[in-house]
Amino acid sequence: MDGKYFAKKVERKWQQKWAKSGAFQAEIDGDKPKFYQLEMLPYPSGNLHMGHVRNYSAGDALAWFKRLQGFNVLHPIGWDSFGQPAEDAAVKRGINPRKWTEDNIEIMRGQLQRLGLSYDWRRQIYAHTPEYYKFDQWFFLKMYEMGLAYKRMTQVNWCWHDQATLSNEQASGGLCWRCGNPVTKKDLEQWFLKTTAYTDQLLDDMEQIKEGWPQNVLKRQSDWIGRSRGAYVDFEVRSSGDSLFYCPIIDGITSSSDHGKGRIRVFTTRIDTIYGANSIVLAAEHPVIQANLDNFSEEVANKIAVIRTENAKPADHEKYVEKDGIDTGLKAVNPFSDEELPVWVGNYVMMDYGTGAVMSVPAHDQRDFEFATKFGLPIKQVISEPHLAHQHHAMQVLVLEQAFNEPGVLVHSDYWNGKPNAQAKAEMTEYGIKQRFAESATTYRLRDWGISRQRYWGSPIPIVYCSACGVVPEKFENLPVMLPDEAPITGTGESPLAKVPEFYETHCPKCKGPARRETDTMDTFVDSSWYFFRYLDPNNPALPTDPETAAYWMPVDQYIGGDDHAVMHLIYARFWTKVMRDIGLITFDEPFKRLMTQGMVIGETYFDDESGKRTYFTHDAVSVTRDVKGKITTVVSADGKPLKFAIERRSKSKGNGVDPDEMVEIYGADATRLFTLFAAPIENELVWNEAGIEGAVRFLQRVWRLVYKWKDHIRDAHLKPPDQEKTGSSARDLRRKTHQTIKRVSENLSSLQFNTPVAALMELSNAIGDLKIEPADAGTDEVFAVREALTALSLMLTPFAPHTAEELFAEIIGNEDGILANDARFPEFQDELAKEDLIEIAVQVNGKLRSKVRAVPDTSDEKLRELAKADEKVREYIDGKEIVKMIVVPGRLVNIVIKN
RNA sequence: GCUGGGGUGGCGGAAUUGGUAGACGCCCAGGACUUAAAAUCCUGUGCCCUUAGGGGCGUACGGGUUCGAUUCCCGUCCCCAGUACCA
Repeated sequence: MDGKYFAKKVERKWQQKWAKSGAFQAEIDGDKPKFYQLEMLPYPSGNLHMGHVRNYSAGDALAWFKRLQGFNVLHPIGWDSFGQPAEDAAVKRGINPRKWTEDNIEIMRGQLQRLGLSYDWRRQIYAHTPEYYKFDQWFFLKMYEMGLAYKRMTQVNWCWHDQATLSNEQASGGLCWRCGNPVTKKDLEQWFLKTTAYTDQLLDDMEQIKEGWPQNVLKRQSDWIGRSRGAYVDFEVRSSGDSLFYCPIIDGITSSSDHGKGRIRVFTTRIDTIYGANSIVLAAEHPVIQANLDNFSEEVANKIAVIRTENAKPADHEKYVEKDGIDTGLKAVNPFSDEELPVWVGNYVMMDYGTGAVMSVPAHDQRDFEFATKFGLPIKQVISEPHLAHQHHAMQVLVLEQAFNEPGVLVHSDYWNGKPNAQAKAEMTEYGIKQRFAESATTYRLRDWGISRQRYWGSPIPIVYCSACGVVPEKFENLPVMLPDEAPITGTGESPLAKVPEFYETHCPKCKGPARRETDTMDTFVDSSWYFFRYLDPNNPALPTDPETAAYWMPVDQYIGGDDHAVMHLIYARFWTKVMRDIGLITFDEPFKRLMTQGMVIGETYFDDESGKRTYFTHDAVSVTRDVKGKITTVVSADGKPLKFAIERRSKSKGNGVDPDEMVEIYGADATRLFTLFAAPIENELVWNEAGIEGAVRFLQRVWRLVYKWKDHIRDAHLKPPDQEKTGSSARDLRRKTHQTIKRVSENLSSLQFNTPVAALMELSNAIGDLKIEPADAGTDEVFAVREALTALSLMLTPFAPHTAEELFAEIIGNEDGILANDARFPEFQDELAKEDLIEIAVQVNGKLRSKVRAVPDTSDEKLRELAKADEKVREYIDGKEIVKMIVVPGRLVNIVIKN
């Protein structure tokens, strides 16, 4: 290569060299510590976007860093290649989903390769291949055996017009995304995986990973799982008057009777407030309500019908729903007070949480308060601030303006009066259990995972329905249940596989009689729940992964991905790992030791006002004005036209993405990667600004020129470090900067910071550039210092700009085998060399900076005091004043406190 | 509403977790080189006052603790994210 930096040339050269030597292929090596670096695998949508580039650049930086530190690094990549967009393409453009998917993979693999990411390409996995989905099915059968996979009726979003089930996203706002008609609910038989069997483990095992995971992800997961401890309390129910009512068995615990008596079970976390209950409120879907519809008055029945209809509409998150309900006429008895309470139906009680029945305590629950206020129901306070308790008992009316949720003592609660409510909670639960009308209970928000999809492009669920034997799991030896090459995909109605007789017509694995296959496929989140195990052993025909191999590589040391997967994918993957442990494949609980979530890459998109055409302009092409807060107020195009503008998220679904290929073409892969890491902390959102990337290019060019300037003079690897370096010599100064930089870069990378080490490298290169010596005139000390600095710089640059780093390193040492083949290591700093010879000590007077003095490190406090007091500028402030005290912070500052 | 995270120059962002605020980069301005441009290099760049030396003010806002606060405490305002009648 010559003295001018041609990114493309360098990048192509090293990509070829790496591929040829298999530089990043990893195998088990007991002599080295292992490091498993993982990034979330891409969905093959067709094009890489900048979010991918950011994610993979960060992962690659860590992979290189660890490699250079002597770790045996596994860094794989694969394809999450099942999913709906492939079917959409089939519907819209008549392309076969497999062809569409595989073409996309080809394109995106090329893009990844041009970025020069250091993957072990041999380990690629493809979710849509039988070799992979065979083990989706294998796991399903295992879970079926373990009782973790089951089938039941459930409600799904349903569009009558399109005859299609819709995901929650597709039904947002209560309207079908395709035809705009209102969405209803429909009952459908679906397969579920019992994630709820692991609720406590999913919560409690967070303890094991809390050091390495972002706080907010852990929090979101625990909110999502939503453990809530309380009690079930059974209320005896009667019909008023003569009419009978029916009380069916609920969850096997409520007694049934057609003689006007039964029990309704409520769930409460506040049993201590039970004396304040004014009613029992049931969900409209509650079995007791549904069983008695004929017994209610027309008015009640109508209201229930209205509430049910309203509930069936998907919720609009923004809208506050007015409380509504009606008294059913049924009565329930408070087991503590024997008070008879009305039974209402309320629109704010959800059937799918708790028992679908609540005891309404308006004084201590805001929702109950609103309900009671609206319908004029009594509000009785039973928890009081301790100092007001006597007033409550003196029957003074203390009017509440809202529910009282603070801790306090019980009032108007018979025997329990005066007890602190936390204590009462425990004792009252205990009492209820003894009296057999209560039970300790823990409820969860987390539901079982519905995995059935009425889609073609997914793993077939390996189940057979036989008229003689019923539901029969496919045999392990018959796996995989192959997805047929073609199916009529319409995007509507039931599964396309239900229209392929060659697929569904089969024989019962048990009795060999004619039978029908399950025609639903699995949710694609199944594929991504265990793919990181498959990388370890991608060709194993018998098992998803080999237990010994997994024991070596797992758990993943560092996982990186978008925080949009904080809940779904990361809970499923944790669940799957626990199931694998219970199957006996592995022995640990958690798959990902450390997790880092990177922020979105967003772009600023400006609309051409006249044509209305959505066009992306860079900052160079438009002029942008911002208000004080930094928000864009106006955007004017280069020819002076005001434009409509909007800031949009860069994503695959919108046509405004910055094209990584274009960036690589113009600036090179190294500059693109370096800049995505330098521009902002990895966890922040990044607004893509093209002007900034020029800085990254300039930096790489500067380093390049420095190496070419010096390389012929610093080739001698046997130079000895100067033993006694003169303080203040340029060689000493440069060595200090080099070692300080090594320290900073290593520390920053270890704590997953990418922007600050790049800044440190820029400083080091500036320091080398600032040397006033020409190479020909340099003494041996200087030559040594420059050689050390440039070698360290090129090695430390490897994680951010590997191609350039390889080339420069090769130039410095005079051999082209590459950094890894030369067994080069990330430089290590020497404390002694990083130390300053003279440090600047700030001198403050009454906390205000007045001067600075220089001193050698470890100067005694006494000496520093004297230096500070002797300083001319300081004396202007302290002469003639009484010094009250002096504070010395070693190595930092002296503060002189004077009396004014 | 609740929960979590934030608010630092024109912009992205640094700051050893109480110790010299603004590293590094972008933008911008001036200069050198050049016939010219590009590239490169140099200088300046928080705000205000000052001819200069220098001074004052500054980390959303108002208080507090401290010799000293971007950092800790109290209150207010604003932004972002998650979530939603969770009993």
